[in-house]
Amino acid sequence: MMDPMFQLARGAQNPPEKLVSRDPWDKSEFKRIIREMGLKVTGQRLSILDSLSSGRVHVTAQEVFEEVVEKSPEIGFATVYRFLKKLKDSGFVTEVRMGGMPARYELTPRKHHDHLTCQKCGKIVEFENQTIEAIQLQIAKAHNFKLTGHLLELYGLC
Amino acid sequence: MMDPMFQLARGAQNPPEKLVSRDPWDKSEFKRIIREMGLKVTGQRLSILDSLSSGRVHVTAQEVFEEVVEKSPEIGFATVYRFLKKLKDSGFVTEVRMGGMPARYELTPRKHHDHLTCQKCGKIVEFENQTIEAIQLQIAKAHNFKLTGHLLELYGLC
DNA sequence: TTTGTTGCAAAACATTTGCACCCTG
DNA sequence: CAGGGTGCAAATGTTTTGCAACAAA
Repeated sequence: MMDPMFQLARGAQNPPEKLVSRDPWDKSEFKRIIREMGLKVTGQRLSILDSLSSGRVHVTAQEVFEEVVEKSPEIGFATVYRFLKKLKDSGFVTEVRMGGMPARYELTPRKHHDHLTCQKCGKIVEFENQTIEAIQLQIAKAHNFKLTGHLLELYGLC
Repeated sequence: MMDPMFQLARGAQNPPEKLVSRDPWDKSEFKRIIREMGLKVTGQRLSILDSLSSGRVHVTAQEVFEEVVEKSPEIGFATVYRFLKKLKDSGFVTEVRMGGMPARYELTPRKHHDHLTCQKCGKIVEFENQTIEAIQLQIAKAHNFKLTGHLLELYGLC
């Protein structure tokens, strides 16, 4: 049985500094992006990036896997999970979690935004609100925290 | 392989209407609370409520189980999970998720609040901000959603 | 007595990891 | 050719479920 406090600390450990990329999702830049992350360029990774940059915005690892597996049947989801995690650590991809569902990933948008989700149909609307962002900074400051990130999900019925 | 959209819809299905209780966490009210939920009163459920209303504020199902098992060794975690879910559905308990960690539960506070969490030490600070709440309503309205809930977690370093 | 509840064990899921082989740099 | 990357299968960790025994109303 694992010490829950340890779990908490481990899971919440800070992410490595984010790499900033100018236009990461132009197909021709895939290789550059992978190299920027200090990784080797492989067909699987290119396929994953390809899948991420086309189609649905918020996808699960399974969905990415299923899409990629059609073109290149020789791929396991371990690879998808592994690369997705690296993309997340590098800041190219953002992980969104809702309830206890599988994590969903989206290409990190240039413009930060949060999500409004319909509980019935699953529709996701992105929004952005500078006032909320500003207040968050104030709140963190008031409690002597250095704000590193946040998660704001609104749930409703459309 | 389950259809991800179905998963989404299923996991996000709307919670039953919340029951409002005046002072749910006074020990003498446990039985009333369970009956209010339309359930039978059992020793296990009383123990779980007992555990929830004392000690740490944000606990995992495992932690509740471990605490309860000491006093009444004859309990399985299935029971804890099952009852916790009913408490959540009835609104007596609120589920908080952080990253991919096990869900944490807290007695639904009379006063709504959100969380500011330290990524290093796991410290959780509760805060409340009416302005943010108000803006959320506006945002939902602007997108023609009926707001049913939200999740706001700030991450930082204390 | 009827229906809900329980413990147990097994299943279900999402995610991670060990390892032998393979490929990129 | 060295060190990372890969697929596969097995392990992990959390939560759910089937079921027969059991207890509350």
